[in-house]
Amino acid sequence: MRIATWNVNSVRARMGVLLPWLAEQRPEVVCLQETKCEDERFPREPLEELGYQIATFGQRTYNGVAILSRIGLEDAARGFDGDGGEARMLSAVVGGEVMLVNLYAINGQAVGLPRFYDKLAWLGHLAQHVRERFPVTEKVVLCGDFNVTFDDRDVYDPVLWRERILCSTPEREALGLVVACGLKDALREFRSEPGIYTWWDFRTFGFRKGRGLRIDHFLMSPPALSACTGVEVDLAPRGGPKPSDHAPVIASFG
DNA sequence: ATGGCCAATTTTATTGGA
Repeated sequence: MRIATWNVNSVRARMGVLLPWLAEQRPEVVCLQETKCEDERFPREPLEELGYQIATFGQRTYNGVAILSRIGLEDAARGFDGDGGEARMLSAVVGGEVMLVNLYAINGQAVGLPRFYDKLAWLGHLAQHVRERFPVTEKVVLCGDFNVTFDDRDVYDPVLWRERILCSTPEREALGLVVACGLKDALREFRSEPGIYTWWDFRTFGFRKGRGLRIDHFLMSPPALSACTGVEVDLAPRGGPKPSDHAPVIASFG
């Protein structure tokens, strides 16, 4: 069983890339972020034709998350106390036992701006919600675009990015509050080397130059991690035509 | 050293992304 997470940067603009990728990879479960459309405008039909049940939590222009599942989709729940009402979190039970939380964290714009403090607060409220609703004695999987790097291994030029947005100490500490619920950065259970990235800037032709950041993550409870056999980034769609600026990340379970 | 692109809407500019 595999769960994929992918910030698609508009689901409607990305269907030409998303549909062939799903047909080829056939992940059982998919978490999408930045769908950027209201639920009524979500392109359900072509995804349902691939066998997916769908839960959406969208809004116009910005944000938006969706869960696709071919192995059952129950108890969908949107948002949490303190999230500011933005469409950035959708949870559900998939496969009858995995408590899945799909997240699109606030970007923050730049260290010190109002949105930066919104981001820190959002991550803090998320941690509180996870503590209240997702017992880590169960199989709990948080995934999505956290918009934070864990450490310098996740940054192509740590000196350039030192204390800048996505890499600052307060952001890493706020992400640490979520991890402290009893979760682990699953990719690092399997891979310790630097240079594994999930996002590359369009503006700097970052992908071509190998200049990326790892900001899309899987955080797992001990029972989920025990079943997990690997976490991989699929670079292929990032290098193809009409890419999102993020690559999909896939967690496999035995 | 700097800037570059992309998507949606407010659409031939602006905003936000990260």
